[in-house]
Amino acid sequence: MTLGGYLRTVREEARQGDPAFSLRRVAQRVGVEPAYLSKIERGDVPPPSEATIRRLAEELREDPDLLLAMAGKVSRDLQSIILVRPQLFADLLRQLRDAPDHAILRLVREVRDGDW
Amino acid sequence: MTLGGYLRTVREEARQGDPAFSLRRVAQRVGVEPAYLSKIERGDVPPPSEATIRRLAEELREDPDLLLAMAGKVSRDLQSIILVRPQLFADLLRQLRDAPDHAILRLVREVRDGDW
DNA sequence: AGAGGTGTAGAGTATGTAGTATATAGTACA
DNA sequence: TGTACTATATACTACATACTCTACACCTCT
Repeated sequence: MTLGGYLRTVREEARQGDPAFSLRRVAQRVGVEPAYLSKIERGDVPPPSEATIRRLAEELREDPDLLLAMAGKVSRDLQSIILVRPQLFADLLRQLRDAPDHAILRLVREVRDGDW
Repeated sequence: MTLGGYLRTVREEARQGDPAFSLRRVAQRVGVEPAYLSKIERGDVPPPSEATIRRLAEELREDPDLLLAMAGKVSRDLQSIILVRPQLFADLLRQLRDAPDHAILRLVREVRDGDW
């Protein structure tokens, strides 16, 4: 799924119950020109900036990390985490590249209940 | 440490034993203009592209992930890994932000000897 | 002294990013 | 029928990124 197509379906869906989710009104709340949002939704332009994607996510109650991923971007805050210990996290991520979802999920839990 | 300063000290050091590590000759092997490398080393310009940093790392036998981090960049291949499962990795990284080094290292080992 | 090496200053350029502005065209409805 | 909304096409702009090109000044060896 592309970011644009996804945004359009989500917005159109929200619009069924609330006319405040027209392209123009969402664009206004998000702080961009309607013409620009139109192009984003149709994939007529490359994905917008991280900041704009975040505002769209908030407006449409979607997960920012997911929308950013559709745009091919990794959240800047995640990057900061990596940048503090680049080699350590590089190793970890490369190890986990082919791991199954449940293995990663297990790690998340393990760390949450961490006993280091 | 800034990327530029680090590159300069590493290169100057290498040069003690080998005149092939003059700024001009390294620049030529790396494929950039000497003037540009000079500016990089003195921090006169923002850090170069990921590709150029990688070639510098190879030329100077340094860890690309470390040099990229000094440049404030996360390797594109690590980003791709995250982008496949953005929410899962977002959770994991945020959990690990304040974890001590040895905890992460333990995870790396644990996953390497993985028994999922 | 001049030939070949060193690094650096200053200006210029090509491409990409992230949008705005304006005009146009369709639809609903009172 | 007009006005009020809807979306979209086209053109343009500002700024950042990632460099190159040319010229210069210094050192040092023969």
